[in-house]
Amino acid sequence: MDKTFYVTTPIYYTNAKPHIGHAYTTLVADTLTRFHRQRGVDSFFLTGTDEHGINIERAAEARGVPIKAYVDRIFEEFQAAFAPLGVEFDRWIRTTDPAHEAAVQKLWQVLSDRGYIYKGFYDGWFCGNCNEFKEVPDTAENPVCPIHERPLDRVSEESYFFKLSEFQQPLLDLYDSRPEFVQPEARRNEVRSFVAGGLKDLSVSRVSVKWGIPVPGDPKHTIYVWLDALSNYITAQGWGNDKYDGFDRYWPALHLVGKDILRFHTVYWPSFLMAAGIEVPRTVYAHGMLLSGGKKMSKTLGNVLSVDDLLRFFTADMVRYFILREVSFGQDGYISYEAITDRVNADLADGIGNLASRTLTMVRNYFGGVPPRPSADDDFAADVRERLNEAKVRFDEEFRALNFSRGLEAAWAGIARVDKFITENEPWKLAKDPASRGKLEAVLAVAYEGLRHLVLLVAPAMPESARHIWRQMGLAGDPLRISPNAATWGETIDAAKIEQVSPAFPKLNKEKIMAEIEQQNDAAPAAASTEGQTTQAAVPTSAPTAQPEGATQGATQAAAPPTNIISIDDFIKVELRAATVLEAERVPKADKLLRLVIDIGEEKPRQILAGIAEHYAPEEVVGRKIIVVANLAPRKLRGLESNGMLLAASVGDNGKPVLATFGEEVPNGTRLK
RNA sequence: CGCGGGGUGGAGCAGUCUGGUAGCUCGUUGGGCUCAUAACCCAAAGGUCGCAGGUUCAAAUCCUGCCCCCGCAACCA
Repeated sequence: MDKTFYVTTPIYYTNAKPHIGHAYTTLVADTLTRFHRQRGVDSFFLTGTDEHGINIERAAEARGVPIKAYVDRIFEEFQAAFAPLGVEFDRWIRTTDPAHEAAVQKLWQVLSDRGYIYKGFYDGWFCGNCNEFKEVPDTAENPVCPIHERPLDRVSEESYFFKLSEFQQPLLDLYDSRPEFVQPEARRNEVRSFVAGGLKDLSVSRVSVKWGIPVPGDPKHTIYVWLDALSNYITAQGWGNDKYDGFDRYWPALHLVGKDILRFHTVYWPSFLMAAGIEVPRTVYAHGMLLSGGKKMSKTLGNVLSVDDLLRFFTADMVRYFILREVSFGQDGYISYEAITDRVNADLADGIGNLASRTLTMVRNYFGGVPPRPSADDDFAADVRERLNEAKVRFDEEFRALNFSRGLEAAWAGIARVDKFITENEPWKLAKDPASRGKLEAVLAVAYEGLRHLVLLVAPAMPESARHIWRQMGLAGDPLRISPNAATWGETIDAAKIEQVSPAFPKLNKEKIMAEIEQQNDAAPAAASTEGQTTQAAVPTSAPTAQPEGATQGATQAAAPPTNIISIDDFIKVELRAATVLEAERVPKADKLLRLVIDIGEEKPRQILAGIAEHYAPEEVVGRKIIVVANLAPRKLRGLESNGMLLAASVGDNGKPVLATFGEEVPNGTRLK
């Protein structure tokens, strides 16, 4: 077993409320830390916030707040959000921490000194309005900015590059020689094939970004946010600075990340480290995503669960247990109020909660609350002891392998065994016969002792409830400080009299919860954040920023009073005309696109493209009378030119298009006004 | 041929790497018990393991081909 344990979460980058997706990684890291610490391992749990980058710069600007004040607020919100989940991290690193900033510059210097950084030119498509480069597919001929819908310029910008291309072979060797480096296996294969496909040098500075860490000796360049953000894992342990320490003690770490940021952690990060001569992480484990909203995730539905919402109905331990038990860690899993309720009732209320109730009630009623002690070798309890031992062994194995679901399953097998033991021995009958007093005591001693071990086992996952039950059992000390593996059967314990017994997990009323949620949804429609669920540590500044949707998208439906009134002059600029569809066909390799040839009253038919292919078959629209915006600037889509836009209603949550048309005959080319 | 994940009793999943009685939770049905949070215990019903070939004494598991679903990407002037 390792002497130390160091786990990290991504550092969070967002301007929305922390949702359950963020909390997922954090909860797991917290549980793992508690698990190791309980077993006496010197453990460290790091999390934090990424506070640099163009998007933050803009968000602050949009709100008219100084950037520093803005990131301070985010930082506080995030910290505050995790506390109610029982998360106890050891350090919260901020990338605006001067110690981190200085250390990142030092890392840069090391990379530069070792010859892995050179100056060159970054060629890319640039939007003048955004003032940033956009990621554009190679096939696009005349790309436009997704935000401003203006053509992008081909711009060459001075930039520093990291020699990522030199690390193709070292990375492949790393994956092959240390299969545990990337987990689960499916992710390892994914990354491996990506790297095997070749690596290009990586642009690691931007002149267009100001809010970040300046390149040493060339301050008009700002260090690439990912290089900045990833470094937190070592700077927070004092690499390159004196503010923190622990690097020698804890590094290398176990990085828990969402599968969406796999590449950054398994390609870029180890390359940076190898280049700098620093040991690479122990393991990068990419977990799945939590999907919410009934059966299928829909980003447009605003169905993302916030931590606040969940905690209105469930305790932190319930949420923790559900996530660990229900979801296979490496895979995507569904989360819903209904599923949590079912799981909590079955496993917590009826399971461990009920076992505690029945055991403690009997101890109180039959023995005045003084817990009887078992002998270490009762024959009639041998099987129980054995099963509980098995549970412990399996639990440990599975948790170490990050198979939390199976680990908990093992613990619950132990609970079922004790339940069965009680039923088989019928202590309530023994209690009626004074002659069976000795047997009764022995039976309850086994039940109580079994419960004690099980509570210890379950404590890292449900710290608060474990302590609650522990106290009710009259036990001294903190269950999170006592290793289940060190606890022996029948050992002398420090136990007080059991006073009152109250359920650790009251049974949840599913109907009531569902009704309340209905109500809540009706009361506050669509206003909820629709942020996608990413657990990104940062967003590369070159990526298209689809940010603004979060705040506005859901609200568009809600028949709000018009805020953007236009004049008749504006409207008259729009040239709407009647037309007839002459031909229609699907555009190859495009799911949504239909190519239409229409008669709009001109000499020659026009070609337009419309995104309706998912709902209209080509033959369905041929011959139909439609309404077209005739004076829209032409645009190429998938290599085909579109000269106009057809009008359609956008119906329902998924925006199903319904073509606009006329109730009476109208000649082609007729203007609408 | 863009990338990836998946198809196992009514629902949700494990098992597939390392072939050998198909397992778990919920649900359903019947029974037991009454200490406990209408809980717990026992039993039963229910599965062509997407389809078709192949390898093998033996295939959910290995090989080949195909079908379907879901993400991502692309794409809605």
